[in-house]
Amino acid sequence: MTQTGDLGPEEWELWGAWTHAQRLLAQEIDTALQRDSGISKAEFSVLMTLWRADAGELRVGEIAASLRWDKSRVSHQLTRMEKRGFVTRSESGAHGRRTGITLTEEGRGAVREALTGHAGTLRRHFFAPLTPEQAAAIRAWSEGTIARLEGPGDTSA
Amino acid sequence: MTQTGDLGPEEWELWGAWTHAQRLLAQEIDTALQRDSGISKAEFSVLMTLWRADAGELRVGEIAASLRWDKSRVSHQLTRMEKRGFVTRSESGAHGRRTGITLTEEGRGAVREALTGHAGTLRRHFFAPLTPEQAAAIRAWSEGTIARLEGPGDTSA
DNA sequence: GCGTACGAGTTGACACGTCAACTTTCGCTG
DNA sequence: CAGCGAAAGTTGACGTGTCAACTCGTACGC
Repeated sequence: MTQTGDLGPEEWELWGAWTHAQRLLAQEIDTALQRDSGISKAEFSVLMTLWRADAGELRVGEIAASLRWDKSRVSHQLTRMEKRGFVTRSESGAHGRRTGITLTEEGRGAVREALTGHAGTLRRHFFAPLTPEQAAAIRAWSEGTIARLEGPGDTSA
Repeated sequence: MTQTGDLGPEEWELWGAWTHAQRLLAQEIDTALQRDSGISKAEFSVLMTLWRADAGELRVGEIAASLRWDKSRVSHQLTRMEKRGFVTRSESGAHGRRTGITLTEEGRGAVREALTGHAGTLRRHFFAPLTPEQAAAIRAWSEGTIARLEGPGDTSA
């Protein structure tokens, strides 16, 4: 393994700028969502997932797979959102186990409320300033990164 | 404000891929750092900052400015790192207030230990797979994003 | 000198995310 | 059918990050 080690100053700078930009953007988007719709990015993601899959209910594992989140992360998030009244864990399995996640009315309202505004925020802060070449580069980089880091563990994709 | 709202499926997909890729990369890097050197990204950042500024000690505000972190975040991080024995808050101010953050021997050791490995990880997972065009695009995007989101609030840069 | 306002730093509460340990359920095999 | 092992889900502990409230010291005006 010929790991070259040491990075040049330019590289450290690029790395720093990149991570800084990511953080700023993520924060801007989260703040806007919180301000406009009173929910967080994480909540939005879960709400959207349940919203799209209008089979009415999903299981934890399905949400996790769809968002590519950890099972445990989903469970914790659902606990918080259940407390907020956005979702319910209903009986759906055979016996007594509570599987089956459903949106409450409040949850449905929250997604509807948030969708347009959030899409607008993304457009304004992410898509609009993106030149076509940048978009292409980012797409290529994202796909490559995903393939590289996730491919080995998940050959299905 | 003509906020266009709704994004097309391609856009949602790009957004999803991008955030997913980011998360995977960040996690990979953090895991590697943890495994190889026993410290986290956050710890590494603070250690590096103190390491570079070998005036021997920095103040919370200086670390915050250098990393572009929140003051409070730095303080919490320092509390954790003080507990781990990496830094000390020494008396440096005039009277009794503890300002002045210093690396302990252990802290110095940890940076030295981590530096090469971390640089190697970044090269392997970030720089190596990056084509020149992608690097250029990412640099441009990062700088633009920072200017757009931070510029208005901080005209100094 | 006295008070007051400001800046620096800390702290507590809380949301988020990861890991490891645990429980429960279900499928499979004998 | 009994048992066993994998899959699904939950939970607790902890590190991380943000926000708001607080403490303290210092500088300034009187």
